[in-house]
Amino acid sequence: MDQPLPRDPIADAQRNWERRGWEAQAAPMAAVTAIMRTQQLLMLRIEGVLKPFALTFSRYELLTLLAFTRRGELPMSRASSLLQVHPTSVTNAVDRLQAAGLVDRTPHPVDRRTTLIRLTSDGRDLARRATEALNREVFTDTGFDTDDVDALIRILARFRQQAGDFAVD
Amino acid sequence: MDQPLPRDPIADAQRNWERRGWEAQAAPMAAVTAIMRTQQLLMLRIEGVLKPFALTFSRYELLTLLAFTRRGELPMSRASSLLQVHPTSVTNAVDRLQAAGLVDRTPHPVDRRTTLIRLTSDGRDLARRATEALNREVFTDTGFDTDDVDALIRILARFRQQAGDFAVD
DNA sequence: TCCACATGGTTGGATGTCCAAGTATAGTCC
DNA sequence: GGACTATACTTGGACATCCAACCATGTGGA
Repeated sequence: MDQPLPRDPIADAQRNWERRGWEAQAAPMAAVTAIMRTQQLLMLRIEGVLKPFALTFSRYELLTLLAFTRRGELPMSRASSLLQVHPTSVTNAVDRLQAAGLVDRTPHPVDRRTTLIRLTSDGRDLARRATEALNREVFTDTGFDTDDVDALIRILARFRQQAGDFAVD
Repeated sequence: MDQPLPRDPIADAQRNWERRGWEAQAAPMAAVTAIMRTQQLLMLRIEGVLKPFALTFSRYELLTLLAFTRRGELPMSRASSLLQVHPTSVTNAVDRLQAAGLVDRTPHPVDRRTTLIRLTSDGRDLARRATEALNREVFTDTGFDTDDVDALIRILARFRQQAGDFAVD
């Protein structure tokens, strides 16, 4: 699975699409497929760096989100909408982080429906160390040059906004 | 989970990164996070279109790969390397496609280790109809304009190649 | 005040992905 | 020819994601 192929399989697919008469859709299809594959490659790289910390990317994201809040706590529903994942994914992540002693569940002071996720000191410490590792081992050299990074941020922000991720900035 | 947020959470994260002293890593982090989120959005859109066909994207990819081969058949290992997924993922997909009558498993004529996946006529028909739906409902208007598509293809191809996905073209 | 509807979170189920390990078959080299 | 190594596929396990359904709590209007 990790031997390099002799040719770019996505470029091949694009040519196949064109040959079948989907000229107009071939390039968008290739771009979409490339995003899928790039995401997979980045995820593997990131999870490799996080493995020594016994964290997955989704748990890391939650931990870091908490670390960026003023009090180190957040309602589950708020975490769900900020991370843009299903509430059940948050439940799952919190279960595991809590088992590892990295977060607590606390009742909300006034709304009894709500559960607050609260960073423990171990959690805060691990978030800091994992972030240092990711910055050092992934984000310092992603493989995209400066212009690429700018282009990606711009293009993908517009796409996400148009897809309804967030309102006009 | 699907209400638009008032602001771009990735841009916020980028600002947080900068404020914590990771100026050089903030933009690459944002680009990587944006790729992750974009992949998720595209996947949801695609799976929505494939749902009426009782297909997932990974099964669709396998079906389409077979449809593009001369004889409509391929060793499992070859599918694994072309789709760039783990062999167990191919086993999983083939199990389900076979249960749905869309592919068969055939022994390889000379190498008895190898299993060939072979498209059935139902499988070929479904692949065609699913591709038409995706082209019509997703790839005709992805939300990326022509320049964006070109930029994505170029930037991501370079990244994938550098990551060892395929040899120099 | 009370009922209908909205919101917050969990449980159970289906899928996909990866890794580790195990079995079977091929190929290589002495 | 026989042992060693490589390749092909499967099984079992750990995770993450989504959806549907369910229970508890809040809110708002008649």
